[in-house]
Amino acid sequence: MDSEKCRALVTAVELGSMSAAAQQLGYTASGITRMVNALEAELGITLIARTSRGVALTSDGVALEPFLRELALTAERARQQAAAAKAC
Amino acid sequence: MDSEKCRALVTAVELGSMSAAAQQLGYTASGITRMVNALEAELGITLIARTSRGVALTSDGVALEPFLRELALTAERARQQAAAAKAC
DNA sequence: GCCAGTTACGCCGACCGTAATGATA
DNA sequence: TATCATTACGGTCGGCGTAACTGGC
Repeated sequence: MDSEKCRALVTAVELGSMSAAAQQLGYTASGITRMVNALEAELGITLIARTSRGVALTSDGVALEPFLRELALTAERARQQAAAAKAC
Repeated sequence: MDSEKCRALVTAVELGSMSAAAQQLGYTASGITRMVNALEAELGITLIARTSRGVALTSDGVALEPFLRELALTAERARQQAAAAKAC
């Protein structure tokens, strides 16, 4: 499971939009769509409901969102720790 | 950051050997080596010291190991949560 | 028509096993 | 020489942007 995909999903949910998440994370909307699709395929469940006005979590997505957010945060903390270690 | 790479590193450290981790995780030693290399490259620091008798954490590795372990565990928990959601 | 998401296409890079190589005891 | 790690090689798969497409307002 890739932390970047988790970050993509969390950001899309927070902003309510794939496009907005793409802009914020430096991807295209196409890329974000595929990241979320890949995450859903890996887990075997649908995480977000797509509408023409944006995206929202499904009930399954609500249950998993804390784990995915935690995973993205842990990756970020690991990177910061690595940067600190490198500075020493 | 890929949770599978974190699991590879944690397992290699626990078993003290890339080959043993490979056998346990269903990879070849070559694959484990590259996973660990990729993780180190992504973080920009060396995580484990290689000897001909096996592997051991560097001091940087000791500092980061909890994060990588937590990341792998969180991914595992997410998968279990997804499986539970699918069963409902 | 506009805006959001999706998909086809093509390129490039990542991944992994096999097999050969290096290093150490 | 036996064992562990690494690397070159080849095939395959995945990721990403661009551009074309679909659906709802």
